[in-house]
Amino acid sequence: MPVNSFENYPMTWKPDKKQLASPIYRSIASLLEYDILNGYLSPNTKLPPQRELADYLDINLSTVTRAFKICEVKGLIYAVTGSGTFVAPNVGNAIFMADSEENKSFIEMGIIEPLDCSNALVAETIKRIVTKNYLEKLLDYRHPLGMPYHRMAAKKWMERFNMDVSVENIAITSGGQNSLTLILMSLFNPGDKIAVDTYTYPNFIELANMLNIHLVPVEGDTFGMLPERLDAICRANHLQGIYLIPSCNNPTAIIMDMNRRKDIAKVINKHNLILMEDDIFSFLTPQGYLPISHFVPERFVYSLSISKSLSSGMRVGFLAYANQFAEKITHGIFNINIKTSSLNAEVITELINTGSAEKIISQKKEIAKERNLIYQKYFLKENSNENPLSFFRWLPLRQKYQLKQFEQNALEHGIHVYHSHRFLVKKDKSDQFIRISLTSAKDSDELEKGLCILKNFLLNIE
Amino acid sequence: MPVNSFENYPMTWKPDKKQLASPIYRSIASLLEYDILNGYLSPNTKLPPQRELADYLDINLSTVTRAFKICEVKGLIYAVTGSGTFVAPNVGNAIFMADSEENKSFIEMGIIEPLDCSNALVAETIKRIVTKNYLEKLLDYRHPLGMPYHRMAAKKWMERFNMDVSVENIAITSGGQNSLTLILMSLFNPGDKIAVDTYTYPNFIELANMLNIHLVPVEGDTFGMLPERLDAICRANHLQGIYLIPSCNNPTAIIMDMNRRKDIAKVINKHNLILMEDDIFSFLTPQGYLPISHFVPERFVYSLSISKSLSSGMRVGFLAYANQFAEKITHGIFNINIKTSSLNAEVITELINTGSAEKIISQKKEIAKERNLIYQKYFLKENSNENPLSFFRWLPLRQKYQLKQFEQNALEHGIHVYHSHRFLVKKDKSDQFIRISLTSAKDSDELEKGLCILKNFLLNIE
DNA sequence: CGATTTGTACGTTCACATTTT
DNA sequence: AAAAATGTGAACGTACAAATC
Repeated sequence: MPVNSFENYPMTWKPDKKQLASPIYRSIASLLEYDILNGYLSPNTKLPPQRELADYLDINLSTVTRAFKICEVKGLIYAVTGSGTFVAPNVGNAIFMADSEENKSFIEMGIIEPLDCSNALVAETIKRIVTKNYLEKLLDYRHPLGMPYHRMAAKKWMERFNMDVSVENIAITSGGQNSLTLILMSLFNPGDKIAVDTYTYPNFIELANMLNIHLVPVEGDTFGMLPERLDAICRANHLQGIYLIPSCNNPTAIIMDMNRRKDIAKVINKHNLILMEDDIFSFLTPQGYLPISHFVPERFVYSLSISKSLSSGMRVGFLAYANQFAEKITHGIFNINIKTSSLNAEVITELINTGSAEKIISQKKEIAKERNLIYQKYFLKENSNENPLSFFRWLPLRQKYQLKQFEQNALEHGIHVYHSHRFLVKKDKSDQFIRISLTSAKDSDELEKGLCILKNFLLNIE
Repeated sequence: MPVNSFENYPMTWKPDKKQLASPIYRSIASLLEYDILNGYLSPNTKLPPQRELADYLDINLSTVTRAFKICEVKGLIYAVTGSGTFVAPNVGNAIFMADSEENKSFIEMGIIEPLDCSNALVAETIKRIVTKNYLEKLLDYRHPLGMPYHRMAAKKWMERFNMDVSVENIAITSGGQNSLTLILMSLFNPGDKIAVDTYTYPNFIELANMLNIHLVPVEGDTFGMLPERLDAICRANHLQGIYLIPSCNNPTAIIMDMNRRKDIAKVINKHNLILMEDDIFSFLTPQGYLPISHFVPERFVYSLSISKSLSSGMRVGFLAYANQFAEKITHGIFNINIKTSSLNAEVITELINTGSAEKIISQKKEIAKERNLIYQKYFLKENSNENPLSFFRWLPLRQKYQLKQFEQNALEHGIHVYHSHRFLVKKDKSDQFIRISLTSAKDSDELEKGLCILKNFLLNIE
């Protein structure tokens, strides 16, 4: 029996009943979308409970649920059982480089640049390659997974980081981000669920959103993700996969130690998850760590990006995977890219085979060390498991702020930093931090200046 | 009231009732998946009607529908209203190059290779570039959409094909296939529907499948897709987009004439569709054609691949789009690729700016002309709207065959060709054809030999 | 800590569109 | 051309789980 006395109920959003046409749930969804996109509903507004709306519109509860689901998938709203449904805070937290910021008016400590000091060496290598007589062989579109010679180099480079895998299980991709796209598209379906650290790489979050793959945050301690929590969530949720950056989690900078790696691997095996191990920062990790993939040989996908370590501009990445995924990934490569240019793969191969690669990473580690020392002049490192050579640091805030407001405020003081909300799957009232990039300032002096501004800025507002 | 007398009903698939646990629909889906993947159900087997299965299992009809939906999304089965549900024929019709086929034992007339005669010119260009003093500038990861200079070259190249668009509405991608991925991921959501020609590019079909985007085939005549049919389907279906290759539809080789382009554009505007215009073969089209995008300036995405026209190995593509899509596409590029290597874009830019590009396409057109003449010695061209310089031809079969069987049979005779079923969204009893690639045989002699084998082969089996 | 609020998941009913007979 | 077979999509009712008070 409908109760038609809701005219006085304080509903934050009242769709126009007259505008409801069949299918009702779609009507509701588009009215809601319209009102959000046109600013009639501001971010974080709490929408009426689904039951109230259903009563008010004189329709069934699940019809409202469905309508809300559409908007949630589009990222317009988010819902929390028990508390309600809310208009999403301004969408798009992915971190990306503006198209033209040649002359920045601020010190960059947001984006993590790769210390492109190596470009001179890369340029030399390119010059050397074009003199080779097989140059034309690099220009056709055979070998979608990469030329055997390039895959051998990839194998060699992986071994350097204790990842042992056969050439048949390696593919060349167009960079780390491209590897992630490839993995998500090839091995997962819309609606699948993947476990991630509470704070994780925002571009992975956004990529998953685009593909309608749901991320489930799992709490961690100072060693990284907690195996018991992962296990509990798996028992309740039917997850398909897990994404980890164990060599230096972005943004927390935690290195996962061997014990934790083994414990996580056990849970992965127990629940048949697909492990996506992003080892982009392995070149900053001390010797002696084995990848988690090592312990789940039947169900791993291992991405070794070279954008941070060797060359960001070449857009080449290495991907290794368990046998069972070979066919799907081959297919995926073909559908997404056809292939990665062999010319680019050749450049990286040459770097690896001539030893230039080693030179580049030791240079970068040197600079990273220096910049971390500078950081410690201003702020304490709170967790001893953080990677000492990390390209970024993770600083707890003592108060709560709004993401945009905080970042904007910092920018007005001349520094660009990222607030921890960007790294959350669901924006909630978790502890707040900022991620401070150490590698994007032009030099040590600029970094020092930036950190100084930051320190004062925090003192003033706290 | 359940009728429990189905023990004798000839059901092709009987799931074990005892194995059904809650959620029922998931149980059914996984049992079905298991039986298909393990070969207990062979391709094209007709499954019991959903109603029968529901009765047999003593559950509701829609529970079965939902279970089947899961398997359909995964590509394991397909359903046709009125006729039933069937186990999908062996999945994966996308056309792709085996990883190592250096020494083929057959004549290649399946894959469409790009006539890589241009590679010498490209190699020269690369050698020239590495001597430039701005080489290092090409190695960083600024300019996700492409450096301004490269986007200018893209604009110039688009103008060459009568596509007029501002530099702000152009991005550099990692090739045509990558552009398609980008468009589908950035502008569409899982579950969206896109109109395509009855016979269309198989890699687009498979890409859409991966992203769970539904393709709706629209009939055409000798001029290409029929505007009335498109209009009718839009009125019944709520489509979000349309994908067309008007300069030389793959596989039918039809050029859409100006009248048809305008009529299709009207329908696109009427129903607010997003037009995806794939102009990969524009370099083979006579002067005087305007892209369909020209007539839908608010809702087009225009992909100009250079893989077939200039260089397949560089993996560079150009993408233009209406204002409203700029933000989403920028985001998409960042999520999928971060960017395309500027080195590669520079090579293509140099080709365009020095006039080498013109030289390459006139060379290719010359060869295409010659090979089409050879083709006409063996087979008639049936439709006068087919592109006379097409890299492939479309030959009607007089009888019906099974895709795999036909192709395998041809292969045993020493020729590789593709059967029309690969180009269908839903495999049905449409008219059958084969697509014959003219550009992949090593030279004219080999092509002639291949066509000769084909002619005899068809005579023998028909 | 237990009751209440609120969102989620699943199975059901029914009207309808398309294909086949 | 009408009837039967068959899949699809919308809306509904109920049980449950998580968050809050």
